Order: sequence, then structure tokens, then C-alpha cells
Amino acid sequence: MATLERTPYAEAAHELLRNTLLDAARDELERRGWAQITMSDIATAAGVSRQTLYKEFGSRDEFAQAFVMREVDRFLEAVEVAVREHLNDPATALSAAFNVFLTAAAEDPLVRTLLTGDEAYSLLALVTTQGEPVVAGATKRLSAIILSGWSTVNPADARLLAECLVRLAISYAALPAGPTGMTAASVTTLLGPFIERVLTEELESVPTRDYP
Amino acid sequence: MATLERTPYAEAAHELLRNTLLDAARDELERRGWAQITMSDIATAAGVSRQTLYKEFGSRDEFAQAFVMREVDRFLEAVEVAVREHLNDPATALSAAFNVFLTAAAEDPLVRTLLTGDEAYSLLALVTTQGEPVVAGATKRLSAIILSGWSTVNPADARLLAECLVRLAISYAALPAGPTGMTAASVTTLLGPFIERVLTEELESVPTRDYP
DNA sequence: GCCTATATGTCATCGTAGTTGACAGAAGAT
DNA sequence: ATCTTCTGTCAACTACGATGACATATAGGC
Repeated sequence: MATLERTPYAEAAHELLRNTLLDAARDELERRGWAQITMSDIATAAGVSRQTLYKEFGSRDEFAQAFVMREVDRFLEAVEVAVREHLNDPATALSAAFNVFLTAAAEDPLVRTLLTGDEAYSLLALVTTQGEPVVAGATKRLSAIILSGWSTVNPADARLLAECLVRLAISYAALPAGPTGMTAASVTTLLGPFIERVLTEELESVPTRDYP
Repeated sequence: MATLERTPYAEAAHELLRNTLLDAARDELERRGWAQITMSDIATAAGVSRQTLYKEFGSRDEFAQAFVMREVDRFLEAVEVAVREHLNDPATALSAAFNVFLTAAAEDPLVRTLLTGDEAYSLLALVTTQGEPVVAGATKRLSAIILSGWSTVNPADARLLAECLVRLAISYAALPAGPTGMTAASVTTLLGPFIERVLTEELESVPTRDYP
């Protein structure tokens, strides 16, 4: 592997700014609900002016979007690790990944406060009614994970599977059902056959067309 | 453990700037010798102007100082880990720590190019003839490690031991002697008795006085 | 209902970190 | 001796972030 190229300072600093703000919000969220947190609080906690916060993320809603998106990304990293540990057995990989996600979501203080608070609107809406960006982003990322693990899979099939899983995951995170082991296993039972077929098809059956 | 407080953005960005520059220098050093690297090269590699580099570290020499100091710190982190693994057996801890240092130094591409190059002057001088800051810094850090591991040790004794070890380490890094296992063992043999005594003394014999 | 917080979003102004181009002096190469 | 290249320093410019003020909206107290 070649020497990985250095991130120029300016770019790294910009990333740092965003992350500092997002992290600050996460900290605050572990104490109070989203509704109780002002933009001022976040900016101050990050050691930055309110104006800078607005310049970086246009509005409170956009900030919430970005925040949720990053949290989702965090989860997907855990999922990716789980998948990589079962590259030889796709069904187990699926089960493991889903399980990892569900247990992580169940334990994550952020998700818990998000769901227990009387604020079913606001942040929760960002992964449901207004959840298009999140679903799209997570789907893209997850299908990339799938394709990188099993390169013979048809991209369209990967995308389909990914979106289905993302939507199921959000649903189960929002409304858990029984012990997590059960639901993960159920999903595997449900989707196992599809996976089997997709892996043996070798790029011939489904036309590689993005659907709108 | 309490929620660890967030580093304000401004401070983090400043650290980032320094680290980006120092890292850039490290990268360059793995290809060419210190003498072949210009301040321009470093600034450019870090994605920053030459002026900023000068504003951050006054001069080429000061930059070299800071660079070496940070490398030393890196080594001390490895040493600290080794020490923590043998808190119950000081002699073994000493041996392990010294061994870790020597093997790390032997493998580190930076140290190797530093010593093999025809540039015995320049960077090398910073840990020998002009090495006062490095020795002082490393001694302070190492004695802190010792004190944190064995709190009954007299601070003055810790400092004495630390400085002795630092100087020995630098010497052996600059001029290795035989297989590393040997020298680490030798050091233990040499200093074991001192350590035994220091640990049983319980703060009574040596006056806690800093010597000039 | 009205009135007063308080929060959001936007503005103009200011300070400062980092950029750019230029320069004198030192050191090396030809 | 001259030409080049690097160091170290300067002043001028730019852009990011800080500050304080403002209009608007939303919530709570009366």
C-alpha cells in the first residue's frame, strides 16, 4: 500500500470544525432533549460563535439533518465491521450485521433519549417522514459495503437489498420488537433466499438499471 | 469517569496545524535526509504557506527541536504501555520498557535514516550535543510515568532514574550494541538493585530536593 | 386575549490567522 | 566570481470566525 496522502490543513481544519460542532451537540443530547438545546448552546459548547455555526450548517433543521446523517454513518461503520467478519457466509453476515445494528441502537444513549423523549417530532422525523436523505445516504453506503464484500452481486440487487435493510433497521430502531436476536434472525430468514439467488445469479438476470 | 470535556475548536485547530506540519516533515524524512528537505517542502506538503510555518515554529532549528521532541514523545507512549503491563514487577517493567524502546528505535524508519545518513550533524545533534531540551522533556515525562506506577517512590529518586535511563536510551539508539535483549537485560542488572532499594525506602532516605 | 421571554435567522463590522509576493543575506554549485 | 537556492523577515491582502445588533417568530405568564 502506498504512503497515504496527507490531508491538507485547510480541509482538515474544516472537518474539525464540523465534527467539533456535531460532537458538542451529541454531548448536549445526552443530558437534555433536542428541543431544550439551543443553537447558542451548541456553538458555545464547541467553543465557536453562533454565527459560525449558522455559516457552516444553514439552519437548525439542516444541522439536525447533518447530525443524524453522521450518527447513521457511525452505525454503518459498526455494521461494516460485522459484515467483514463473515465474508464467507452471507446469511450469517446479514444476521450479524443486523444484530450489531440493533444492539448498538438499543444501547446508544442518543437513540434512547431520542425515542423516549416526548419529542417524537423534531429529530425522529428526520429518519422517518423527512428521512429521504438519511435513507438515501445509508442505502448508498450499505450497498457499497455489500458490493465491496461480494463483488459478483449485481449493483441493482445490492441497492435493493440495502434499501430494504435500511428501512427495516430504522423501523426496528424506532419500534423494537422482542429480543434483538429474534428480529435479526427473522430478517435473515426473510431475505436469505433472495441473497442465495443473487449470489448465484452472477450478473445475468436483473438489468442494471437505477429505478427513480 | 466524568464526561471528558470538549476541546474548543480554536485550540484543536491550532494543534491540528502543528501536527499537520510535523507529520508532513515525517513523511518527507522517510524519503530524503533532513538536509535535503526545505522549509518550503514541509509547508507545501502540509498544505500551508511557508510564512505560516515560520510563524508557528520560529526557525528551521526550532522546528527540528519540536519535531524531535514529538518523536521522543511517541516513543515514551510505547514505553508507558510496556511499564503498565508490569506494575507488579519493577525489574521486569524496566527491562520490558527498555526493550520496547530499543526495538522500536531499531525499526523506526525515521531513526534509521537519521543515523545512516551522512548527516551526523543537524538532526542527530538535537538529541546529543544540543539535546538538553529533549533530555529534560523525556526525563520529566518518564519520571511521571514511574511515579504514577509506583507512588511510594521518592520523586528525586524517580527523576534520577529517569534521567539515567533517558541518557542510556539515547546512547543505545545512537550506537546500538549487540542484540537488543542483551542491553535491556544489562540495564536491568545494573539498575535493579537501585530500584529495589528505592521501592523499599518509602520516602525516607533521600531528601526531596531538585538539583540544579 | 395580550405581553414579555427567549430562540431563530440575518446583517454589518471588526480582529486575526493564514496567503502572497517581495526582499536581503548566507551558503553551495558551476 | 557569479548564479542559484534556501533562510528569515516584511507589508499588503484575503478569508474565516467573533461580536453585537436587529427583525421575526414562538412559547409562557398574566
